Amino acid sequence: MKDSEQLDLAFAALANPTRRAILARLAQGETTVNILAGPFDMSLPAISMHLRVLENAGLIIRGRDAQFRPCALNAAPLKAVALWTDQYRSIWEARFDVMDAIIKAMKDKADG
Amino acid sequence: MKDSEQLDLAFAALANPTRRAILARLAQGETTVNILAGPFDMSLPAISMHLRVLENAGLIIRGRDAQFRPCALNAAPLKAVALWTDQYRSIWEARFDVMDAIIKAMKDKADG
DNA sequence: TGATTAATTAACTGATCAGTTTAATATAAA
DNA sequence: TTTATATTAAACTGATCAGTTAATTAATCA
Repeated sequence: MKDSEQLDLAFAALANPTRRAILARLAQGETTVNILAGPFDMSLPAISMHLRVLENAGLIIRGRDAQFRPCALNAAPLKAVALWTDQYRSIWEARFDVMDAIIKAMKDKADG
Repeated sequence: MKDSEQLDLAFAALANPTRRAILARLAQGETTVNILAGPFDMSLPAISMHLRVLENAGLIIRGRDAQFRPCALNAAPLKAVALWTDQYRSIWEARFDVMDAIIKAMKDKADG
């Protein structure tokens, strides 16, 4: 798969608060589907499908332990996201008064 | 809007290669819709809608200059994305042989 | 074996996405 | 005042999303 498609999948997977919460839980350690589902007011199949999205994005890895399917975080795609985002770091670190001036100038043109 | 919803919008906006390419172009400087549309094999309304998604996510700011609607990058949401992602930095920076061992162990259990 | 537990699959629904074409709006230029 | 340019809006389509309930699979336990 192309890098770009990997980013598509990672960003899409991260665009959901339930899935981000699942990753936050997995950052503390590997666990099972039922335990992951616990905090959410949502059916188990719904969680199962979120896990599939995360797995397809490479953000989790699933194993098997008897009737359990332990999930573990795989942070590699997050590194790719961070590298992509870092392209823009110098821009968001630019002095804010400068940014504000640009934004204000555009708005003035638009409104006036 | 809640921080979490801002992240939802930012991640969703970034989950599309056309929109990421638009941001890359805007990193070089503000420009108009037609010029942004140039490289893409896609109708102008399609680009216009992508720009709306980016605007709703706060990733671009739009002004007005006669019949032109200049677009400028606003990197603030990217900073939020970077901060969110950084929570996981220590995990993806963990030694890879350790990660590999964990992954291998899970797969062995699954297969064997 | 039969019952229980863990998790997924299947089938369905309503909402949103990404694109199209056609029509409309706003400004500039002839 | 007509015409051209830049852009958006509207209406539509097919695909994907996020959830549901009911059924199924896989393993454990009594």
